[in-house]
Amino acid sequence: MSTEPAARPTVTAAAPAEEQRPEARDFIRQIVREDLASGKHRAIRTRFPPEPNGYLHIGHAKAICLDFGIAREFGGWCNLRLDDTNPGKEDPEFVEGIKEDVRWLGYGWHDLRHASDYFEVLYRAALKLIEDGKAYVDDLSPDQMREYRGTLTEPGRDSPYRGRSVAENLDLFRRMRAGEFPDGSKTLRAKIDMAAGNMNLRDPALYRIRKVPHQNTGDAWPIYPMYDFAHALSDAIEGITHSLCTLEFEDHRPLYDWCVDNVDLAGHPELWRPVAEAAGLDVQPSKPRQIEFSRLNLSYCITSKRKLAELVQRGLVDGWDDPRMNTLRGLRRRGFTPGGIRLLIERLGVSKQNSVIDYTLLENCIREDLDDHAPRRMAVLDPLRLVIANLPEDHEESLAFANHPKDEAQGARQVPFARELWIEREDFAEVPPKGFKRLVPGGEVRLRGVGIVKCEDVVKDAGGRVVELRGTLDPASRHGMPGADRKVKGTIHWVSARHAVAAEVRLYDRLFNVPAPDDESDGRSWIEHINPEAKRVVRGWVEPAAAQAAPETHFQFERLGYFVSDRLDHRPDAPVFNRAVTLRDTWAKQAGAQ
RNA sequence: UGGGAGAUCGUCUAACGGUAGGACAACGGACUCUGACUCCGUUUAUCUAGGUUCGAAUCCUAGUCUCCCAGCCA
Repeated sequence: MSTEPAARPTVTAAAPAEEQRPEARDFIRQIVREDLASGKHRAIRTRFPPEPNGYLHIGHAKAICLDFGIAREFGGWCNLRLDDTNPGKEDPEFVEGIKEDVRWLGYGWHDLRHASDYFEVLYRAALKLIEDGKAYVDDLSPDQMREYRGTLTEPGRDSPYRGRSVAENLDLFRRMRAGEFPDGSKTLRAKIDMAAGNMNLRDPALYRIRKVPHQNTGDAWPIYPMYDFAHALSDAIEGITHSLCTLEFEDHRPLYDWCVDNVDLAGHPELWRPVAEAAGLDVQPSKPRQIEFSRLNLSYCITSKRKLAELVQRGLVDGWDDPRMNTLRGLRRRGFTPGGIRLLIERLGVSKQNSVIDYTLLENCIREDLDDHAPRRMAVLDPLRLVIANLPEDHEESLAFANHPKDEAQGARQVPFARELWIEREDFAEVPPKGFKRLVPGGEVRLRGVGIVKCEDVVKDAGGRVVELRGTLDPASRHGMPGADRKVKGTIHWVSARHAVAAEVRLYDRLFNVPAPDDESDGRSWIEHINPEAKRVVRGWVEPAAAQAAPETHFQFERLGYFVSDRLDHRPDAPVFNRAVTLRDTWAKQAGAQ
């Protein structure tokens, strides 16, 4: 596939064995395809460059799937690079989390790098820019610098320090590196154009003084490179061919190119060769092309690291991996699957249009993936006792159930059945609404995998609440009997009261009750839109085969939804299940519309 | 007249001067020992106004609307 020429699909003849899934043809893949076809690149190289200052969220999934996915599709590779240029804000805890999340999503990196691996190269590159008269040391304070920068509509003014000699700049920058100056007292700036319409070109800072220990380099550096400088050069150092990023970096591209072109690593091996040799890194500098795409926005979600962190810090959720969080680890714990998330990204496509994806699209992708792969089990979340009166008190049998209705390869399991069952309270109605297909007084319904039961009696407590149903099972309708084919309107699920295992079931819903929690135009803060019902914990009953599952096992609880045994709290003797998503429920929709 | 980007079914997304297509959603139906899944069918779109052209979503002109940029954050 990787050598496929960029030829248009000119073949109009009946193509034999039509590809199952049409090849993705978004604008980025078109560029990649053309670059490969034209020989501009022999192989493509990408990178995923998160800053380790938080955990990855659903928005990052798009970047990950694109960076790693495209590299994989075209037979290239993708590096995972931690963009650790701002010590103090970053934390090794997040580095481990990011690695874990990327792997979980199904991707592996060619090399694991840190921007800090290149600090020495970056420093030499800065020296070169100074020597070339393209960078200078500035003494302006942050406030002054802002003042000199001008505004969106007015040009900026040159800093009074802009004209320093190369020798003076060199001396000053070396002393910055030596730690002679206090934090914030000086910066190294690119000398570009203070009147540029693009604010990024008004002599952007390249280095700042920050005497803060760094998680990788300790206190080796009192100065740290800025994003634009570090990122562009890191890409070039790693030989990246296509540097994919989101839209807001579009107007950084001229600066990105400026850094790559003016440093010219390929033409100046002295900048990196000694460093590469000392570190044992194979470096072949490239001229990377930055391509921007629109980020993934999901309704009912926030994808701001700051806000996600705030939820955790204020205890509004139970941690970064709370199933209500749209962090990747939150979604994972919730029971969402990598395949479902990848499917979502595939469905979205790639473009440069700002967009907001319906949260239901994510849910449907999860359902689609889980429907194929999750074994079925039975569980009752809101139990109502059903006694089968025509069965002996001690009746007990074990029934074989297929684990998946369409996939025999998933095998079968035994489900215990006895005289007293739990059924779902909402599967019985004394006065059924129109169209109700479940149990009613005197009515019949099929007990999944058992046979047809008729409701003979409704037992109530003093308050008039239904506490028990008594019914009879039609022996001729038992599973496997000739009468089993008899049609009844509905089928309901059940568990044997005696055999079922009590389970903590955590029912999750959307964390926010408005589609755009970030939108504060109505004067209400995003915090006020938190859905207090997003987590409900109930005690339910699950069949033994569900209880016995290992942590993080996905199931469909029939007629209820997709659940996962909690990866941290679940134990076979004290099962804990999280609801990832309900089943699509046309009845609830219909009943709700009435 | 600051710079940059973007406007196509409800939502995403295709088209590269030549039949506005797909996915998801919605709606209707079939099937069903999960009101699930699956299957079939239906509805809905080129920001506006001019122009070029045999032919315009696509090219030109003028507007309109939306998003991003004034960190020593990334």
